[in-house]
Amino acid sequence: MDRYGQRIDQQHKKIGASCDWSRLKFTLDPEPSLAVQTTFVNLHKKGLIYRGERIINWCVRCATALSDLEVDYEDTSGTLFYVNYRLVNSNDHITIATTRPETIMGDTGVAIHPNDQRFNHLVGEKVVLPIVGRHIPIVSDSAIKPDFGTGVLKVTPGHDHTDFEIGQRSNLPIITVIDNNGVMNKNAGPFKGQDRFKARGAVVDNLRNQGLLFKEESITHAVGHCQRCHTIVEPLISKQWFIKIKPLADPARKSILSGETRIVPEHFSKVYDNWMANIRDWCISRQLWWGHRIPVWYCANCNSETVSLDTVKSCKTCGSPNVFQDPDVLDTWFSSALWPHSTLGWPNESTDLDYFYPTSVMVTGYDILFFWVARMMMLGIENTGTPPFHTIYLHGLVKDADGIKMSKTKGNVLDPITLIETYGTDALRFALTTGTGPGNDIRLGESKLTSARNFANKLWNVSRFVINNVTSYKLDGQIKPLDLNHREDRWIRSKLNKTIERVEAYLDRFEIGEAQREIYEFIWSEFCDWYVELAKVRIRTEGNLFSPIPTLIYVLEKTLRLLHPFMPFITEEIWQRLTPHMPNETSYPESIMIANYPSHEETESDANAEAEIQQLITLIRAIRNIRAELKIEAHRKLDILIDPGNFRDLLNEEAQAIKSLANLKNIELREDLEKFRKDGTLSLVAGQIVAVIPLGNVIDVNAEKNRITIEIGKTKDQLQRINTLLNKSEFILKAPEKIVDREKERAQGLIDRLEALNRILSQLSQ
RNA sequence: GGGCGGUUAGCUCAGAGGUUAGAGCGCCUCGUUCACACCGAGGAGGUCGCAGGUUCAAAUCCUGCAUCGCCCA
Repeated sequence: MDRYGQRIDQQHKKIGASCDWSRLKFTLDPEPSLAVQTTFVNLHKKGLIYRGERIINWCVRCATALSDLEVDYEDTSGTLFYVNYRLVNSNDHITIATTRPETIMGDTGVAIHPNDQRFNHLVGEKVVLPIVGRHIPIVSDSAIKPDFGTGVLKVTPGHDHTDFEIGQRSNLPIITVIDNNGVMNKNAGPFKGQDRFKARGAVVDNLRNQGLLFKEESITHAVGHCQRCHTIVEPLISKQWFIKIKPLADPARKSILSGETRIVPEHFSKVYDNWMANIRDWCISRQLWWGHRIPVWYCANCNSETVSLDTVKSCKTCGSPNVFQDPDVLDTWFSSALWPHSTLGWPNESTDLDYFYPTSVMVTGYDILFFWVARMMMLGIENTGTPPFHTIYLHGLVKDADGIKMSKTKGNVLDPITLIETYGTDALRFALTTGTGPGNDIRLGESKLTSARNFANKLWNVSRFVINNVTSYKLDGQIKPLDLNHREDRWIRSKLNKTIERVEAYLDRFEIGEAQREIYEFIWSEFCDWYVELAKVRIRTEGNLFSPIPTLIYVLEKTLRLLHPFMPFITEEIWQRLTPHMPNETSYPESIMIANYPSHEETESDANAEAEIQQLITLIRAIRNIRAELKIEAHRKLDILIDPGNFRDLLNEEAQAIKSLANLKNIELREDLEKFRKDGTLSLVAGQIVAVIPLGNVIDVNAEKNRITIEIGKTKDQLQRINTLLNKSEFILKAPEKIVDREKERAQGLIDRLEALNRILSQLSQ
């Protein structure tokens, strides 16, 4: 056990779980053990733990009781046998249907639904039980489904949960015919000593020979299997310890209903409530060799029992030293249920308990909701008066690339350690949180892992670029991060600020995948693709007054902190190399783990810079697009004539950037573009900027007129769609002002564009 | 039988009343420019499962149906 425990700890460490390892606890350590014993004794004192003969799920292979949750129901094909039971007081008979004829010898009644017109006149009569000849009563019970089989159920309280309950209601005796090993016992008469499944065939043969077998029918029904060994579970009467669950479940249920504790995603609240409302008493004793011993001692002399926190040396009733402890152990979920408070020192008073309890967010897979979360809620409230956490975050299960649940038998298990060795921890973590919302399963496959690894590689390389530039320009310690006069710098800081704002919002809602995607997009599509490319131009320009380097490191440093929870190792590694170069007046903690998480600040936002750079990007893209469309060779640099309109400063100051990123030789700003529209030139409208590109004989006037006409058509279509909307009085009247304004703005943009395109067309036609 | 989800691009999934519905992978064209080919530039690809309804406006809300999956009995 220790070995498995350590292996799990190692996996946690390897995947970067940020835990306080000094508080590592094991369930059998003295403190959690004391909590277990104390809880048992307290609940017993309150009458909420009792020992009783009840029907339980028994695994004949593991030789232990199982809780309802440890039984997996699987649809299995079987046979429904129809058997005639003779009535005692007439020559007539009644036909029952059963999938388990081997339990006939344990029948103590026959039941029908009280409203079933066909049979309810027979209630109170008796039938003769085949094989053993016992006379058993016909009772009525509303648990019977009239449309299943014949509508008549044989009642075997000793080997079926429903039958047990029917038996309790009608006071039927209990007869056990199968023993703990799954073998028929002496009550099974002629079948004694046979295995339960062999006996089934033998019983059927016997009935057939007597002419009592009316018919057989194939059926698919749910059969319970032992979760750990897959053996078919045998419901058996057994003396076990139980928790009377209702008094614990009610407050735990209320806590979710009232919103005191919140489940994310919300729809699991209904699942939880449904389960809590229908919960049955919890069988907590197990006949296993490992676990917390039940703190109860029996006296061999007077048979009395002593429940005690301390080891009992003599019987409290008769004083006899001849006492022995209950040999059973407790269900492991019993001690797990106490985890949030037992690990903090409960039942003793402790500063840890005061400080950390109740805890905040419970993070686990939705398959653990009943096993663990529900039980932590019940026993947390019972022992401390307070639910153990305010939020339960349920994530999905990791499936393989085909969406199949991983299992050893299917051989589709991906070992995290192997994946870490192949792709790296950060890539694995990133892949696991890519593209998934709370509670949704995640498919883990090669493509996701590869793309995560590529992202890590991208980040590593861009960081290398930034750090190399800082060192080669000998800027260490001299950088003043507030020296931000360049619009590119203001732009990227504004974009980063927006990213942070969105990440904050997503994380508040536990939308981890979405938060991650925002950061990914910022780093790759904004920082790398545009800011760094623009920065390169400035770095290479001699005597540039405004170096981008302070902003490069400022933005990278902040972005690393933003990304750190998702990719802890690579961000730490880069951060350690970056921070020594930061401005002297700033100071950072020794690890990014304990550095502040970024939060958005209104002062970082710059709408003007955003609009200007957006226009710049639109222009560069339009030029690149034309180049690709016309298949202009990569090395051929073009010239461009631009009508600057309101963007003269932008175009002047960014001329070098435009040339570099759009692969241009010369940019000329002039307002008389119409003079240049002729054979061999191409016009474009990019945002609010109009330009002309001379291309020589690649293109003629007709082709160009054609191209512009198509553009006009597209623009008109879009404009028309918006105009229909704006012309509807109901829209203007009922839609929010913000939406109406936005549509008007869009329409104006399209009108401007249309006007520009029309002017170009008419000039081409002159 | 009861309950809860899913159905959106070739694949895996985001989007949960308001621009022309997005991303990753895959696909097509081009690229050996000094962070990165684990890369860069450009592009193709969707009547948002079906049918009704509510609304100025629906992938998004409501009802029904189909279909796949999960949980509980």
